[in-house]
Amino acid sequence: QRMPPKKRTRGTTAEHEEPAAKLAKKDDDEKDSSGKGAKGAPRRRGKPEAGNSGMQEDKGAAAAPAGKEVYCHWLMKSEPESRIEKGVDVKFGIEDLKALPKQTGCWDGVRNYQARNFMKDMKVGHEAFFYHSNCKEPGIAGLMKIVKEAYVDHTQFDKKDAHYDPSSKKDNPKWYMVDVQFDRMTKRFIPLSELKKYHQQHKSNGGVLKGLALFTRARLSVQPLSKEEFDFVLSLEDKEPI
DNA sequence: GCCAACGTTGGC
DNA sequence: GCCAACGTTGGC
Repeated sequence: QRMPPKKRTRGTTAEHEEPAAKLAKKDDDEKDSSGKGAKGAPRRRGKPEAGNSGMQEDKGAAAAPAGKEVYCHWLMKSEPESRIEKGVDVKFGIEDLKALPKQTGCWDGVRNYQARNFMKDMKVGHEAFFYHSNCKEPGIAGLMKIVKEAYVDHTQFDKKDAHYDPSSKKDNPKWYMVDVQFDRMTKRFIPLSELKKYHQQHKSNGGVLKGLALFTRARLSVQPLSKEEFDFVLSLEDKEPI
């Protein structure tokens, strides 16, 4: 089941705000409600999902409205080891995704506005790293693809769910999820410790990973990578571990 | 299991 | 709107 719970917020909200990708900025967003609001939990989980397959596409969207950057690469965290939260085991590792029908699941349980907004920016076909967190060996285990764009996370209305959010109303849902499909394992597990070494190094020499969100926004469970960051990280699978 | 970092809550 | 207290994330 799921993961982090947390919840509570205040009331209402406005809604969907936009997706946004902000990035460099930080903040997040949401305008939701009144001011405060968000909760915080991130993470995810997955499960089969029913529908799907969607394909929506974006249309021209792309045009970058000046100002906001558009990302096509992501890193999503999930816990591969059992941990009971509100009576439910939140374990969901890459092997669990792989075991689902069509190797596809919904990334529910995200209860952080910024992470949610990043999910709303995701388009079908985008690639994401499956990151194992809060476990013996944290790091990137594999790759997955976005196969369905953001839609209402039903677990926010489920009292039995670890991420139930009593403040969210059916007619104005706060939380969204995407469907992801297992793509492949990385050729080798890329440990956080190794990424950290590159990050340190790059902070000194201006390398690609100097601003990697994994280190600059450590608690964000859904985070964007630039194409350069994504390619660099992926290239590590063909190199010797440092 | 500890605990630093940081996001959220809620009084004022 | 500020900010102290509190709760969560997630590495170690």
